[in-house]
This record gives sequence, structure tokens and C-alpha cells, in this order.
Amino acid sequence: MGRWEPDARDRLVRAALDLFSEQGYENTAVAQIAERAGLTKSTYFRHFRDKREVLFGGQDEILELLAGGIAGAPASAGALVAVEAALVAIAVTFTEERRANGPRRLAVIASNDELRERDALKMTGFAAAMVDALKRRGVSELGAEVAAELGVLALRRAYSRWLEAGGDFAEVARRALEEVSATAAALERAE
Amino acid sequence: MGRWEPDARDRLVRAALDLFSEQGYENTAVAQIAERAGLTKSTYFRHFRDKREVLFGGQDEILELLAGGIAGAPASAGALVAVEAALVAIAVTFTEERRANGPRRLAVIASNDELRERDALKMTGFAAAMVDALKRRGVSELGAEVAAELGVLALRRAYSRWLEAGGDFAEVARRALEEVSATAAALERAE
DNA sequence: TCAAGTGATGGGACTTGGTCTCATCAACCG
DNA sequence: CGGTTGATGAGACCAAGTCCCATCACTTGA
Repeated sequence: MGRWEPDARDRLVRAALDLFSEQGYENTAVAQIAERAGLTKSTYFRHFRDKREVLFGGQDEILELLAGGIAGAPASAGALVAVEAALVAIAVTFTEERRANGPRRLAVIASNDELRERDALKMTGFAAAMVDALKRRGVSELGAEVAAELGVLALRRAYSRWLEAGGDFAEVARRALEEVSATAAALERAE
Repeated sequence: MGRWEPDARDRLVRAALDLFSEQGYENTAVAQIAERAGLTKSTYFRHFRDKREVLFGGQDEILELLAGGIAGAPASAGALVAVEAALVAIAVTFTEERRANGPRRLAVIASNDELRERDALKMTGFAAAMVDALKRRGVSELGAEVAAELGVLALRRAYSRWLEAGGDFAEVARRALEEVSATAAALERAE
């Protein structure tokens, strides 16, 4: 396999996921990932900033979609409705290919602390993007933080359910947010 | 400074915080931290599992206190009241010394992605500990997750306020949780 | 047709985080 | 006083990540 084979980045992602699944994250060297993809370590680090990032690609796009979903919600919408719009907006990124690799990817992440750290930071990033967009709509700092945290919780639950059962992600996310916010409201009365 | 000087761990923490503040986290090598503490790299890694952890010591104790606070709450208490008990339970760890170093520590963490990752994972750990303890009380999975996330949000806000204004952490945390949960309840009506 | 330019890649030196093993030394103990 | 224990020092070693420069495929313009 010579130079200029297309889709170097995709090949790296597939090679990494395969190797991590086969032999574990810690037992896989970056050079090995690159080799399986027909590339070298140098090229790997041109595409991904570190060993972890190969499992978390495309999340910048999600940040933009979340912010855009909130900004584009009707002016009359409250914070939670805007968060719902954000979750619906990212549905386009939940493709069949992503669903096919989802379980393996989740298993790898769960197996390693470094990867769970990266995942936690990504979720923090999602929340921060929503907080920022909500505040631009005039939502209070606290209101934005609460709504965003509930949104991230709903997103996590929706993702896990979508991996299991499939279907339209937007619909799954809507139901998850509904559940989460209803639960949050019910917590109040239960003292 | 020979062997057997006491408080090796504390010396490492202080040296690390000083060096990180003076010259930045990335520009500081573990060997340099150890040297300033009168120790070697080997000894550093006996006390902390990696370069980051020196900034996050004592959080295992917090996990136990959180779980214990929830387990020890009155049987009649709802999920949010149990979470309040958890936040009150960790107040003993918020000492004056910790408050003195808090701002520098936060500044260092904010300056670096690796450290923000570790921080995010620690918060996830707090939430997981509370979810676990809440479920043992019979709270539903979803109810536990929502209550725990709101609890972590309140904890973050309380910490930041306590660093600024001081006072009894338990009281600050109680007020923060009150605000957060009231805001969560108010979100529902605002559609 | 060919020479210059461009962008992705290869290759290797280098630093540092982190692991591992073994030697060393201080304190404690019988 | 000799043996044990526990923390430390010392150094080899590997992999992650950075950096610099050479190389090659392809494009462009004369």
C-alpha cells in the first residue's frame, strides 16, 4: 500500500478500533495502529493529537450542532425546549455506521481510565457549549447550567438506548429528555 | 535534605503546585517536582500514579464521605435530601489550608486540558458514587442519576463560592443545592 | 513537455511520562 | 547486635508525543 491511498483518517480509526478490541487499549502502540493502516506514527499524529483522540473524532461538529440547535429554537422556547432542539440537531451525526461501531467503541472506552477521562471531558464540552448558547438567549447562568446538565444526561441515555434499539435518534433523544426533566420535576415533591 | 524527612507526600504536593504556578504545567517535569521536594522521580511515582494526580489527592476520601452521607440520611428522606446530606458530609474535608491553595490549584487545572480531563473524571466519580448510594436506598436509576448530577452541579458552585467568600462549607453547599433544585423545578414551567 | 510548487507522508532524533528491578539506608525489634 | 521492614535512590527501559527535514505524488503554468 503506497502513498496517496485515500481516507487515511478513516483507515486509522478502523485500525485503532480493531486493535483496541482485539488486544486492549494499553497493549496497542500508536505505531501499530499506523502500521495496520499502512501509515507511520508521524502521520498518525498529524491526524489525531494523541492516542485517545482516534476514538473521539467528529465531536467538534457536534459542538456546533448543539449550539446551532439552541440558537435556532423559537424565541418563545424555554431552556429545556431549546435543549431539546439541540439534541434533535445532532441526530444527523448518528449514522448507521456509527451505530455499528458504537458498542465496540463503548466497551473500549469503559475499559480504560484515560479514555473515560477523555469521554468525561467531551461531555463537559457538550454541556459548556449548551450553557453558552443558552446564555446568549437570555437564560440565567444557573438556569443554563441546570438545563445543560439535564441535556447531557438525556443525551447519554439516548445514545445508549439508540445503540441497543436503533430507530430515529431524534425521537429517542426527545423521549429521553422528557423522562429526565419529568424526573427532575418529581424530585422536588418527594421530600 | 536526607532520607526520612517526614511528609514526603505533602512536600511533593506543595512543590508541584508552586512549580505549576510559576512556570506552567507543561513546562514542569516530574523529575523537577521531585527534586524541589528533595526526592527523586521514583519516589514521586510511589506517591502518585501520574503527573496529574498530585493535584487531585484525597478524593477517595470524598467518595466515601459522599456515599456515607447518603447512606446515613433518614429513611424518610427523598433523593435530594440524601444528596444534601452527602454534600454536608464532605464539608470536613474543606479545610482552611485547602481554601488557601484552592485558587492557584483551580488556575492550574483550567490552564491545561489533561488536568481538566482528570477533573471531569473526578466529578463523574462523585456522581457515580452518589448514584450507587442512592440506588441502595431504593431510588430509581433515573432518579438517582438526576439527583446526583444536580448534586455535582451544586457541589461545583458551592466550591467556587466557598473559595471566594469562605464560611462554613456545609452551609454554602446547602444553599447551592437549594438554588439548583429550585431552578430545576422552575425549568419545567417555563415553556 | 517539463520545471516549479504544494501538500501529505516517511523517517529518525529527541524529550518526557511512566514502569520495573535491584541496591541502599534508616528505624524498629528481639 | 543482627535481622527485618519500609521507604528511598539509581538506572535501564518502553511508549507517547514533538520536531525537523527529506521524499514522493500530484498540480499548475509556461
